[in-house]
Amino acid sequence: MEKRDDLCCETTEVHGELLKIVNETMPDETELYDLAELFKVFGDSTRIRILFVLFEAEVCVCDLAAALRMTQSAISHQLRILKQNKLVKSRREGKSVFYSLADDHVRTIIAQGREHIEEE
Amino acid sequence: MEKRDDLCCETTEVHGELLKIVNETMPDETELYDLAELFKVFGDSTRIRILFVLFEAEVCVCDLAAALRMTQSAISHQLRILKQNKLVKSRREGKSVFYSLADDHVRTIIAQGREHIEEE
DNA sequence: TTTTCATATGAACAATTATTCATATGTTTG
DNA sequence: CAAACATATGAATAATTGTTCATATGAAAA
Repeated sequence: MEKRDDLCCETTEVHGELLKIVNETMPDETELYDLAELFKVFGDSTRIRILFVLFEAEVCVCDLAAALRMTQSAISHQLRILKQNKLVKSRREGKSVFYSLADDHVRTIIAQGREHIEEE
Repeated sequence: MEKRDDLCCETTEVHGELLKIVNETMPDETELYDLAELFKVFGDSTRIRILFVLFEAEVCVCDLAAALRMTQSAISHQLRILKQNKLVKSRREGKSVFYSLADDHVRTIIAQGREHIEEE
């Protein structure tokens, strides 16, 4: 059984190629960071609930707050995060600001997430 | 312009139906929580990097640690989280434990995430 | 212009979390 | 059995984050 010096434990086949795989297929630092940031946005049940509302309708901030029974401030803070990450877009109409889904990746990602947790 | 008493601000059409929408299409508390928990798992670049390695090969803990240049402990802690959330499964072979992807939702979710951030 | 309504935002606090360190568990080898 | 190796885990720490409270901005109405 031959010795490897680049990796620590002794396995059966992958090893030498592992670093190559990692270097060739791993996205760069920036993309990894952005990916994690994106998923963090989905990782809060308040934001998820906001998204479920926006799946059905374009709504203004205070309607969201009322529907989800949370303060306007809390909703507004979360909408800012959703918007910064382009999950949501906004449109001003008089005093109100209406929010809606920015694109359909959001639906797909959440749908896949639901499939995953229901597959148990 | 008629007055509403269930919601705070005055808009154009959705309002009265909003609460109905919310009640009918919103997943229950438990599912919302589980969904958020699932996405939290994707919301860390160390775990994302682990997943990218597992996209390509089944690997043991210390190979992962070496490839990602992190301590065995840090990797092990993260693998536990990935496993608890069924993103990853493990198999013992002698002293080593090999980890691999649990199912394909993981690929889909990450692929959609990449599409989203690259669409900018 | 002053008031009122809708939204945004900074600061503070509590809660969560990723990593490190030390150590425990489990497996093989001598 | 003891020693060595691979992995897991509890405690501690530093960093991040969601909500609240107070207040600011922006738009319409009086």
